[in-house]
Amino acid sequence: MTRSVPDKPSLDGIEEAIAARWEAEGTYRFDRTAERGDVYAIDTPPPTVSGSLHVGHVFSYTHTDAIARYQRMRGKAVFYPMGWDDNGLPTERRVENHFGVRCDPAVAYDPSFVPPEKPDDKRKVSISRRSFVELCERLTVEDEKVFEALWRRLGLSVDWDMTYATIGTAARRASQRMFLRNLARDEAYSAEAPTIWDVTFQTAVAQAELEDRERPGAYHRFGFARADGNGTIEVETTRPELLAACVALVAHPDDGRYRPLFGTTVTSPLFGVEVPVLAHELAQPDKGSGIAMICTFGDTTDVTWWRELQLPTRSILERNGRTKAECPDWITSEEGRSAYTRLAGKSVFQAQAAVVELLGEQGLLVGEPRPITHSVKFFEKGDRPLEIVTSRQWYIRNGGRNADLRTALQDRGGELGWHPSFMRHRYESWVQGLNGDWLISRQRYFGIPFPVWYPVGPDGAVDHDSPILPSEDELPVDPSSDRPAGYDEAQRGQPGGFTADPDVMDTWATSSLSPQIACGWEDDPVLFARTFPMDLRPQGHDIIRTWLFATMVRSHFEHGTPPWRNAAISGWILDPDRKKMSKSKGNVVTPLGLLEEHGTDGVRYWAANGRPGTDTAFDPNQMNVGKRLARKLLNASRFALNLGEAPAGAVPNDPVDLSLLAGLRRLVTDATTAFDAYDYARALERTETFFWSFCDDHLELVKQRAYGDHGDDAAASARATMEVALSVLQRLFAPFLCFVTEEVWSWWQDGSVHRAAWPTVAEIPTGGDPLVAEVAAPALAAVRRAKSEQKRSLLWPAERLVVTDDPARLDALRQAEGDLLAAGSVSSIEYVELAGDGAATYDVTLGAA
RNA sequence: GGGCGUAUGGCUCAGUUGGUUAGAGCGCUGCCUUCACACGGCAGAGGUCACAGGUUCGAAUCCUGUUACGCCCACCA
Repeated sequence: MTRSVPDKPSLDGIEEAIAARWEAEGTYRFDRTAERGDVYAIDTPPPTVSGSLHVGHVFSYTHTDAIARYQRMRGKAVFYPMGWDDNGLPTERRVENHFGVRCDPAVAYDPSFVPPEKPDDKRKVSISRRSFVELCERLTVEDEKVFEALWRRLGLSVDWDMTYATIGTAARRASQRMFLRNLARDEAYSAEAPTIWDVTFQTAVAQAELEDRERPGAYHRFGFARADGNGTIEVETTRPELLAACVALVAHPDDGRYRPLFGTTVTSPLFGVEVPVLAHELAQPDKGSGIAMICTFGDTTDVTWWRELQLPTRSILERNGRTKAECPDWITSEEGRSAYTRLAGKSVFQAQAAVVELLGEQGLLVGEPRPITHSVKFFEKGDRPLEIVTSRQWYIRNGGRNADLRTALQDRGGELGWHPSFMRHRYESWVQGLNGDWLISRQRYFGIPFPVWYPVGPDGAVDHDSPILPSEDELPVDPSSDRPAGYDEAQRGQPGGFTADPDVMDTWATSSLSPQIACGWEDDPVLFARTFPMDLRPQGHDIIRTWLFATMVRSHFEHGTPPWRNAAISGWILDPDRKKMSKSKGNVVTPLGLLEEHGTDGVRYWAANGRPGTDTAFDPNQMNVGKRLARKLLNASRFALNLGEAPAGAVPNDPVDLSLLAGLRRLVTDATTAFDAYDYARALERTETFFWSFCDDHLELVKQRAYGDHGDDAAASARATMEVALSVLQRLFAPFLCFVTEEVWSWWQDGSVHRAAWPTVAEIPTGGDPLVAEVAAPALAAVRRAKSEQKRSLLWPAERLVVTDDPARLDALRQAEGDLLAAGSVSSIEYVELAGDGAATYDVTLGAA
């Protein structure tokens, strides 16, 4: 092909034109005819579209893209789809705020509904579930366009014909189908049980979504009256508001203070409820007064005690986080029922104040409440402490209640290649610490509904034990609008009829099927056979316990294999204070602004320097370094290509040229080895180091010869060498600097560099001695130093260069003599053998003025 | 309480099975308009490799312990 090098090449605005070319030419289209062995399949994380993309996304998605580009150049058909995680709570919240609405399932559907012109946060409009879901769908479509535009700007080499949404039809069908299969195999079940509950969102949440937060609290000390009349047993509690829900006191079996009382009863203050004193290993003698007040339920330990000691359930908290308006029937005394009216219908906070006040009034509080700071469980997306309520929920078994399954899932983790390998520990400690099955139902609206109906008995009672299920070919279904086979719509909610399961699946219950959704499980058997199990799951370490583990669980049950062969775990972006960057800290920079300011290649360079699994500092400076590197590649390519093509058949034969190529061979081996080990950062670093030396040392050394100053043969060797080196370097940089490499490649090669073959040592001439380049560089530097120290231009002539070095190095240097003299404007060179050990020395005599 | 990771010049980081005077970039200082690049080039200064022991001819690298920071898991009356 004829060369076409621009006179004044520039990086400005190259992204748009090149991205358009990729799209037009289908550069990243997946080849569906490729067999499994030739496919590299990536389970791309579907970003939450209701959020905004931040620097962290740019960071980790660039890592994946570099790997995708490497595999593509290695000849793989890269299966690199993009998903949008649009279902679930984050979208609901965004829709509520964006439109000023609130979903109320009791409101009838109004087809003519139009959202308010200006959302009023204080007065949200209550709308039907269907209208609400329609608004969710409308907004996510817009969000997804914005996301795709940014991903394209970042140069992600995904096949944009292969996108999926976690609320989309394929995802709904896959989620429901997998659920039905889990149910059929008894891997899923529903149960009425104590459930961790968020009172703000009024939904159950899963263990994996909990986080601890330090909160102020206080120990309140008060006594329970002993049955034998001998005074009281004092407890200390941070949750006095739950006194009315007390079902027992528990102490350690070996605790001598309480041992005589085990099996007796005590009576609660204020409410006069008689509860047993029991023994349990979990009780800690050194905590509080050494005896715990068990309520249903104050925390998860209460649940353990309640279950293992078979205690009754006495719940006083409603699902909205308020105490029951009516006095519970287990409080029978007049004083107790009267006391309860003081806290009835109050929030937890108000109820606590009321109980403390009551205790104070009656002089029952021992001492003052003692302030402490303790960690409290929160829903990771919530801002009020979690409560525990009893409710019917769907679960998927995950080993939390079965040691064999837990072991099996832990072993599955061992089958994965973890990059970096230490991330395996995160997985293992999570699996080992599981203490319950995976709660997948959510009492929300914008999610995938459970494909389940229940018969309603003649008495109007719902029979949860005999669910009515659709067949797989009916999926997806919405049980709230579709009816089960054999029933009329008129029978919905009627005695003798049916009713829909009202819940939706948690978003992880869908995103845990991303391999199945993306690979066309059951819907496209050919594609599935060619892509599953996938090669790579890239993701952040913060969601190993959720996304990674959940995906493993689903694949283990259905396919008996891990869903992928490798997991590449990326680190976080830290702001300059070494804190995790997050929106709430107000330190997030918009990705588009960065791409515009530093160029996509500059930003990608910074990202690709973040080693796998390592947290990386946000550093615009590095982005500028990347931009400089891109610009250097542009200019060096221009220089080398403008020298003119090497004549046909020209081969490198100059020792300096061959020496460079020897180094290049080593580089190709290093970069390839690094990429195969998922260490893209090392591949980049090695390539970059070599490239700068190529520019600063090699190009400077051979420049005169390449111009033809030493004859045509010598020039041909120089030019042929540059062509090899340039071709290899452009390809080695392609996974990282995807735009500038495409630009410079287009000046002299056909097709996209991203479809070119990854360089191999086989294409690089052999026979060079690396030592030649190694000794030439410091000799040239010595000449430059002399000129710099004497404040002369580098063009200033040097009369004489005396090199003292050992014989082998002198021999190597002699082979570079011609280039060295020309590059340094040196008239003569003397070689002196070094006597004994020591470092080489260079003595430079500059010419007179 | 258990576990994982990190600690190298002002800053961000390399340092692959232990091997000669510890590297790079940024920043800083000085010089050079040089015919690919001044959105550049050349050069310079700058480090007790967190600390204490140990193994070894030799340790930033291996072992033991300590400290600091970050994170994961468990516990939280």
